[in-house]
Amino acid sequence: MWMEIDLQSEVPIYEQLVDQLIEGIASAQLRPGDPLPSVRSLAADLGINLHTVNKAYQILKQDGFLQVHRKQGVVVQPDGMPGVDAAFRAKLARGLRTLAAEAAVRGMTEAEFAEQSAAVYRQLLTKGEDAK
Amino acid sequence: MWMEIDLQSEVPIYEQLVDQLIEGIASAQLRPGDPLPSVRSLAADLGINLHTVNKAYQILKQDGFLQVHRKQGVVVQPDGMPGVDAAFRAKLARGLRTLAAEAAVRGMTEAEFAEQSAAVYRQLLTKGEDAK
DNA sequence: ATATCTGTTATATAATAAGTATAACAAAAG
DNA sequence: CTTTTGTTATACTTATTATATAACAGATAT
Repeated sequence: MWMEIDLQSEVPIYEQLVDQLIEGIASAQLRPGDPLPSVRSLAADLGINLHTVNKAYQILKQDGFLQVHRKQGVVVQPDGMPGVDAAFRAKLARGLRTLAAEAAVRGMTEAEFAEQSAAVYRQLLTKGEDAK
Repeated sequence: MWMEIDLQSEVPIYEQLVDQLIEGIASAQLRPGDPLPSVRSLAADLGINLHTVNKAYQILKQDGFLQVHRKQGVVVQPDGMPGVDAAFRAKLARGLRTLAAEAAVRGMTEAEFAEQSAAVYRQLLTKGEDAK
């Protein structure tokens, strides 16, 4: 598979998986209805434990990004992705505040910060331009 | 002091301290040269351990946001804040990518995401408008 | 039917991180 | 010379992360 895990990172493996899968959906490398590898095969593929993969799948299922069919395996949500709710607004504001604060202290202007945000968003989408 | 800690939060206490102190500097509630409470008094004030406060101070000292004078205590960096270096650019890009990906999946446009980033930045600075 | 593959659940264990509790040290200030 | 500072060291508890096995129930194909 196209995923990569950094075992030396300070960010937990299951969290790396969650992030990469969401980025995969955002960049259209993963489309609604696309099947995901089974917890066992992906775990074996990455050289990690079954439960670590399962934890990531559970979180994404809980948030509505994935669906689970018995035996069919895990599938990218085909019935519409979850929208921008209050919980996400709070999470987004919290994350942006931390980043914006340090950026401001380091001398980055509001315009620069906003442009950097836009640039990252843009680059994310164009990464999956040639998704099959 | 003006700091507040959420003991029920999933984010470590020392990390909450780091974030809030940086936000304090960004909003000019903390100005260069301003003295910070001693590790013991702040710990007692928040009802936490001395070492938890010290860990936060150490991180901020390491990054150049604080200075330490023996006996004078901890002081907000008076000799110019650290600038935008490669390490911060990477940290910023990483953090923004995670947030942008979920925002995109949830249907937020690039313009909306950028505007939200600007809004958070703006609100951060205006929070300390009446800093003494 | 009967293996096989799926997610799921249940334990148990090890490794690491976070937080606390004490104690002590050296430097600076009163 | 006592006090307060950051700093260092040690020990302990708790929670999180990750792994290791095992087993179960539903779905699929042989």
